[in-house]
This record gives sequence, structure tokens and C-alpha cells, in this order.
Amino acid sequence: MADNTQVKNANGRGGDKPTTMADIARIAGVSTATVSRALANPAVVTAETREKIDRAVADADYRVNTLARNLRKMETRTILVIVPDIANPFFSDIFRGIEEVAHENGFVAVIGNTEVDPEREAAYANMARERRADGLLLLDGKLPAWASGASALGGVPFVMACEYVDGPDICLVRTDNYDAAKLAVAHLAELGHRRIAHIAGPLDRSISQDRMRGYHDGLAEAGLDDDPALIFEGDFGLDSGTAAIPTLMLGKPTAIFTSNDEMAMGAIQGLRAMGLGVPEDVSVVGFDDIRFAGAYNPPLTTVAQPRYEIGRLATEMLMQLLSGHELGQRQRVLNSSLVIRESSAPPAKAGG
Amino acid sequence: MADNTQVKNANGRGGDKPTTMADIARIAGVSTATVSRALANPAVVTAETREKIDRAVADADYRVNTLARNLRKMETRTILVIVPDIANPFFSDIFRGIEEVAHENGFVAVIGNTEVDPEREAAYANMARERRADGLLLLDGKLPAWASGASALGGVPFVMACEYVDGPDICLVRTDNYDAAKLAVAHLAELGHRRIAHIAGPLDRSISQDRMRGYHDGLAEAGLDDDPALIFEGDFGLDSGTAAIPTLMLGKPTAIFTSNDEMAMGAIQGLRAMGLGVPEDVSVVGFDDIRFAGAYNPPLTTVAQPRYEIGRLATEMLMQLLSGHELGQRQRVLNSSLVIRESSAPPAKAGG
DNA sequence: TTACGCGATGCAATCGATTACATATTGCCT
DNA sequence: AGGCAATATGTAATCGATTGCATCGCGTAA
Repeated sequence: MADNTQVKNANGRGGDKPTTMADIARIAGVSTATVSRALANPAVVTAETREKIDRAVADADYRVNTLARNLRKMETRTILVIVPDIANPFFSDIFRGIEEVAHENGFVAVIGNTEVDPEREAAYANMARERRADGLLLLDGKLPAWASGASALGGVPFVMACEYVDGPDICLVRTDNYDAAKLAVAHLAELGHRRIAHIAGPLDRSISQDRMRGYHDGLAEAGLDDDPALIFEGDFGLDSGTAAIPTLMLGKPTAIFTSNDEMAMGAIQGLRAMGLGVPEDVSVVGFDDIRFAGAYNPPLTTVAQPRYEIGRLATEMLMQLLSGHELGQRQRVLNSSLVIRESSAPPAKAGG
Repeated sequence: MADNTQVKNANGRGGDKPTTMADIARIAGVSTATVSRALANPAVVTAETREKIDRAVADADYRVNTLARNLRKMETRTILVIVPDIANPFFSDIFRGIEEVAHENGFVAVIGNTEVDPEREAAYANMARERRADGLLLLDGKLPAWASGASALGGVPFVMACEYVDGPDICLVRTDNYDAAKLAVAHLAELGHRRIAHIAGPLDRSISQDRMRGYHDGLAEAGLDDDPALIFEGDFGLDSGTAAIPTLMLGKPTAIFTSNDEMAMGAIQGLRAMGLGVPEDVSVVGFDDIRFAGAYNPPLTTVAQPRYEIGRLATEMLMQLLSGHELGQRQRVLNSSLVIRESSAPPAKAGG
């Protein structure tokens, strides 16, 4: 019961010294240089030598010490993904795409969860400067003072995804939020809605702004009212969707377009609380098509973004940056599409 | 347009050599040892020296090279969190707890997303052996051949959370799945249900087994039928909940207890598809109380686990292991509670 | 046979921070 | 004044893998 932490084995941290490359070299009767080469590129050594080394490695259960390798090569093969809220399913899907490409390239993806806290954002930004990561993937729009003009942040290559700041040199993968929002509004207008409300995300974020612009222009193109009383600024959280309802319903909308699915669900809760049904009394269209959108009651009409693809593409771009290759395009805009389910329907009393 | 990757600054990767501690030492007119000490523990140097060093550091925008430090100290201050599916909100909440404690201790938490793929599991396990991480946090139950007996995995300290394998030396934080499942069944029995079905998780996972046992014993304690036709093995995914319904409803249950919330939602979809309402026709109780459970329609009755706390506790335990401290307890079992919402109600025709 | 070339291997420097040990400086006590 | 302790700093070894350069040996062509 006293020794509570460790088992001992050839490469353990607990007991005797771990096996090093020098040990393998000694056992195999060659130099460390040969061991290193044999491990990195088996083709450059004799079959005989390779065999001796392989056996020694297996016998001693040797693992390379990444710490030493990293120092020598001055790289970590790690990328840092800065995200505002990992619990948000929107981000976790993107992350899967990121992680996959990273893996394919022998990289590891680390998550830096900022909770939109500037202090933590700064801490993570520093991580890269301190060489704990080779590059950065920013899924977080509020890049505080970082907004330099080029795709390197204090010397650290980075790629932005979804959220962005302007700058021609910035590497960026995003979706056509503006067009998608117009699409959503057009869908509601087509159904016959004339008073369409909007629950926006925080307006200091580029995606919220873009979606808002799409909303306005969508309204204009359909020749509908653009009433300031029909706009509410939420925070992308479920509760803010609910909180929006009492105020918003004063303006008598028959449909609501929300800037993400969580707020859509919140809004539906708020409507339920007022005894209003979706879509019978009010239609709701969300944004993101998160994992639960289709399984919601009613299944959510929403804008689907190619999340996985965003993650993959952004990471591939970063890999290019890191390898010093020329980039084909620095900015990629992916298409979203409207997924029509059951939360949207024609208004109860046919809107003129 | 040609130079597409780098800006140059004092510590950049792009241009000239980055600033090292030796540079700072030269500028400040002291030795690297003094710089190192001044940075690690300002109290041990003269105010004067400290000032010179601070100025040099600020002027040159120096950042410590973590790679070198790691090698010398033979640690990474990184823990690897192995999880089966990061997109699952259950895990992302735990991760927030983990990340927070890690941060408090100057550690970084890396996610290893296995997708229950043995190959990836092995890859991540190796990461630790290769010293890319100081310790492991296993949120994944299917620990393949790893099931050694002690809290070190090939020499790497680890703590398990939620899922577990047996062994007195294993460090573990989990919840009382068995009791909680009994609680859920008791709740349904109290409402008057006599035929209660169960959608289980994969039965090779300890939590699924525990919840299943709780279900059986809960049934027994309430003196209810325990009909094999009322049991379905799902995979924790939404779709498997839906898929369970046609089969399960053959047994005419009036209530369903599911082993997680996703399957509960899936089940509700399946019931809807058959024209059945929840809770009017069938009651549903889930497990986990994920972020969207309360905002679902109907709001889900479910078992709430202290996710954040699980993450914190497990990480604190790991920190103890890493610092070589004695552990107070190696196993902690946290309490879950039943959150009663609207997806459960008395059966339509009073069950006699 | 000599020389050249190439493939395989070894030697030793290197990456940059940390730290044990040595040295130097100051002050204090008797 | 002499000696000891405490404090501040410097010197140099160290962590372990990688890699430029040197070397060795063997085969082949002139």
C-alpha cells in the first residue's frame, strides 16, 4: 500500500532509468547514429544491422524520447486549436476533422478552451510562442490584439476557421454565412411569412454580423418589413434564445430565424412556455445543423455547414503553411445548405 | 505574394534565429544560469540583476523554449485524455473540468479521440510511453490489453473515469451507475408502470453493465416483470435508440429506461414515428442529463451525473500521482441524482 | 592493379534550458 | 581582525536524439 504509483518496466518512469537509444546501440553493437537512422529510415541500413537493432528495440521495449527529438528538430508536431467552447457540438465536430488530418500528418491536435476569457486566450497564444505547438488553428473569432496582418502570430503560423478578421494575408476557411442566412429568410418568406424575427449571436463576432446582414438583405429582397423590434442579440447560448422570446413576441412575428441551433431550441422552449407551438404558431429556423437538430421535436429546419470539411480543410492549409509550401488559395469559402425539417411551415393565417 | 508564411520578429520561426536564453544572458551581462534562476524564481537574484534581465527579456521579446526545458526536466506538463467520442456532450463537459484543473497546475490537457478504434487507442497509449505526456486520463472503458493491475501503464501513471476495469490498485473516479439506474426504474414503478423496457449501451462496457444490473434489480425490488423481450442493446448513438423501438414495442412496454440521453432522444423519435407520444403513451427516462436534455421536447427525465466534478476529481487524482504524493483514496464514487422533467408520467390506463 | 565511387557506419557537435557544484562577495559575530 | 555563514553568481555537465562530416570497405571500371 505504500508504493502507490508505479510499476517498473524497461521504459517505466518508476524504477530504473528508462532505455535510451544509447542502450539500444550498445546492445546491438552499433552507434546511436545507426540506430537513429535505422528507426527513421530502415532502408539505409543493412538488413543484418536492421535486424539486430529491431531485436534490441523489441527486447528492451524501447520507445523514442520525443522530448529529445523535439528539441533537436525544433518542432513539436503539435497544433493548438483555440476554441471558445468545446462543449458546443458545433466545435466538437469541426475538431474531429482537424484531428483526423493532423493524425494523417503525424501531428497531434491540442485543444485550448478559452471560454471567451481573454486571459486564457493569451495563455494559449503564448503556448505557441514557447514552442509547445508548431502552429495554431483559431476557431475563435475574438482574436484580441493578435490581429496582425499576416498568417503568423508572433512568428507562429496560423489558420482561422469560421470566425475571421480581415486581412488579405490571413489564411482562412469559412462558410458563406451571409448567403446562407439569406437562404433561410427566403425559405420563410416563400412559406408566406411576412414578419420574420431574428435572434442574432454576439454582434462583435464576424459570423453573427454576416448572418445578420444576410437576414436584412434577405428581408429586403423578399420585400418584407425590417422592423428593429424583431431583432434580439443573444449569446449563442440556449438560455438567450429563451430569453429573447417575451420581448420578440411583442412584435408579433410569425417566424424566427436564429443565428444558431442552440438558440433555436431555446426559443422553442420560450414559445412553449407562452403556449405557442412550433411550427403551428411560429416557425423557427436555426443555424449549424448540430447533431441534435434532426432529433429535436420538432426536427429543426436549419442551415447545415460542412463542419467536418471545415476542420479538414483548415488543417490541411495549416499543414501546408508548416511545411513551407506555397498555398494555392489563402481563403476558402465553403457552401452551406438549408435542411428543411419540421420546425418551419406556412403561417397559421395565410400571410398576404 | 511569394513570401506566404512568415513575419519576422525577435522570436519568429521565419527569419533569423530565435532569441535564446544565452542571448538574454549576453544582453543583461550575466550567465544563463542566472537568467534561468531569475525567470524561475525571481527572489533568488538581486533586484538589480532581475531588472536587467527583465528588461532584456522584454526588449528581445524572449520566450522560454519549452522543448529544451522539457528535455532537461524530463517532463512535458501535459496529460493525455483518451475519450471515445469528443463530440458527445457528456465527454465535453467532463473535459472542461479536466482542463481547468490541469491549467491550475500548469498542465496542458490533450485530447485523444479514439472513436473506439483499437488502432488509435494504441497510438495514444504510445504517445505517453514516448513521453509526449506525463500521465493519462482514460474516459474510455475498452482499455484493450492495457488492463495491467496498477495505476501505471507501461510506466505511465493513469486515472480512469466513468468506465473502469477491475483492480484494487487502479485509480478511478466514477458514479454510482447501479444505484442511479435503480433510482430511475423506481421512479417509473412509482408512477405506476409495470412493463418497463431498457435500451442498454454496449454491454462490453462497465457502465452499460452496471446500469443494466441496476435495471434488473430495480425491477425485482418493485416486484415487476423482467422480460427479456423488453431489453435492447444499443450503441449509445441516437440512431440505435430509434432502431430499438419497433422491436421493443412488440413487448408492449409503457415506459423505457435508456442508458443515455442520446438513445432516449432517438427512442422518442422512434415513438413519434409510430404515432406514439411521450409521455402520454410511453414514458422515457434517460441517463446523463446532457446539455440539451432539459431543452428537449418533452424535457427529458434523466439521471444527472456530476460531470464537471468527475473531470476535476480525476485530474486532481492524476496530479497527485504525478507529484508522487500518497493518495488518500484510489477510488471515488460520486452520487448521481434523478432529474424529473416531463418525459415521464403515469401510464395512460392506470397499470393495476 | 589502382583509383574512384558509393553504400554503410561511426564520431562528435548540436539543440536550449536546468542545476549541481564551485566560486566570489558581503556581512556579522566574537 | 579572523572566520564563518549566507547570498549571489558563474562554470560546465546534462537531458537523448539527430545529423554533417569523416571514415572504412568493397566493387567495378580503366
